[in-house]
Amino acid sequence: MPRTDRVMDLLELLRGRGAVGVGALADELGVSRRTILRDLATLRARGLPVTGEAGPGGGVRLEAERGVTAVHLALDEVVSLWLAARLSRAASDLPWGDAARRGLAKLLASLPRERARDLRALCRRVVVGPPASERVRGATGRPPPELLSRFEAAFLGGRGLAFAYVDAAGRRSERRIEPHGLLVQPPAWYLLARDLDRGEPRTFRMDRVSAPRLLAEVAFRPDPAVVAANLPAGVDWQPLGT
Amino acid sequence: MPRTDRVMDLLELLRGRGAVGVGALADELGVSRRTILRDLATLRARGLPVTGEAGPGGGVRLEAERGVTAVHLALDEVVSLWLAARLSRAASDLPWGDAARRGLAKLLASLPRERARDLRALCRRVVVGPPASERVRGATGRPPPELLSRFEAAFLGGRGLAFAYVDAAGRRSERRIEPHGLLVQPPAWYLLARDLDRGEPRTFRMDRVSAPRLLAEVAFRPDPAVVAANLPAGVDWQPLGT
DNA sequence: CTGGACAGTGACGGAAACTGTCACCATGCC
DNA sequence: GGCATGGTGACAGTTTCCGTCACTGTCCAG
Repeated sequence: MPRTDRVMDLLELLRGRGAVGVGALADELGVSRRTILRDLATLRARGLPVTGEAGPGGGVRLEAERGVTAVHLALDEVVSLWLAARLSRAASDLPWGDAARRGLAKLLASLPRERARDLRALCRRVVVGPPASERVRGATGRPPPELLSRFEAAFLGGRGLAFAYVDAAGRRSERRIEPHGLLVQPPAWYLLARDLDRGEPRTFRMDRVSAPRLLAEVAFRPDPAVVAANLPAGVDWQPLGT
Repeated sequence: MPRTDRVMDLLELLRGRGAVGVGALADELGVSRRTILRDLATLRARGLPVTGEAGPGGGVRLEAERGVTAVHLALDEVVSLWLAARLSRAASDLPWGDAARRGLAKLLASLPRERARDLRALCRRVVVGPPASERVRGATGRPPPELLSRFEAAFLGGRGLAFAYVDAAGRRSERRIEPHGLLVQPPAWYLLARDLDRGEPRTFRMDRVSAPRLLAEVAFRPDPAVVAANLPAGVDWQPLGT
């Protein structure tokens, strides 16, 4: 992970957490103790009130911050949490995951109304399948974040999306699509779409997509039927959203 | 200037300023236009709503941060979400649950400082076991909410707890305990405690507890050793909190 | 409908920053 | 004293980063 990302993650970890050991942070971020200390120095240099205490029970902490900073949740974070809650519910057949769902509901309720509405609209078009039985080759488990945010913008704005795609055989092609939904089948994410050039439903594995861009000139209305048409029959697919 | 600092500066510049030209940002930060574009890509990849408009009068801007500001989460909600994130991470061996974990970290970051501290202190005394192999008879999967909040108050305030208990054989008794921790073994939750009358560690299934009340006159210091003493040996128990 | 202003992308080689390791000091608690 | 923890300095190998350049796409004005 690039240093910049790590330092920003570190800041988020420190926010709202009390004293944490440098070693724990190092493990959590997958980097050496020394590096964490350097990162902390960077934050201090920016004027953030990071203090440390030596001795057993010590640790570093972020003192009270001036001002209120809003936390921005990305689409994949919401989807993953939601999914996690459901997984854990399924895992132990009883109403175990209910508390997790309640927590999420509160989370959604705390968002500004528009953002919550958007997220709900998105989640209604997210379909969750059973984890892939075979290991999906090369799937990383997280779709490229900027592709997700493009998808978000395209879906919510009702605009087309264009991107470069490399299929399973390694052939590169340029695609123009209407994005109608997402399929999450751990560890891979798929785009459920209508191919504008071929005029038929298509599924694209998100980690094979690159250079996505909005097609301002293409307008469409998201259609659940396209999502359904992209799903193979006979499998227990479930919609994520309510 | 190191990239990390520049990116954080850039974010601060974008906050509280409307549309700015990439060229202007480049001058301001003493770096090339291309580099600014890369930095913007980094911010987008973190899920920040950075948008750009082409044409004269265009520029990039940070959309109003539509984020979480404050949520009140109950202990079981946090525990469940945390657990869910971990489960889903374990379920599909690779970084799948990372997004969930990040989301959760942000969520915790949005909590008021004291509440977050308390929740962390509590989570450090929550132990997660493997799901019960046999169906636990009558366990509902969620402990009585008012018992949880009493537990919270008692643990954080270092006070004793009294309640009525019905054991597996159906015998009713009145108990006075020091609450030292929780054991979560889906679908059941257990109280890990020291029994004040018997003077030894005891485990109580939470759905068999009723009429809990604080014992203002009993003060104690939460002790990890009592938690450990309540766990059967040879099982893979894991602490929830870090 | 043309030119210009501006966002955004891809590629590449030299330069700079970053990282892990190791040794060591300081501090607080038992 | 012994131990756990935060904090610093130095160094070499490696990774990342950066400016440059060429190009595409979009929007607006004239």
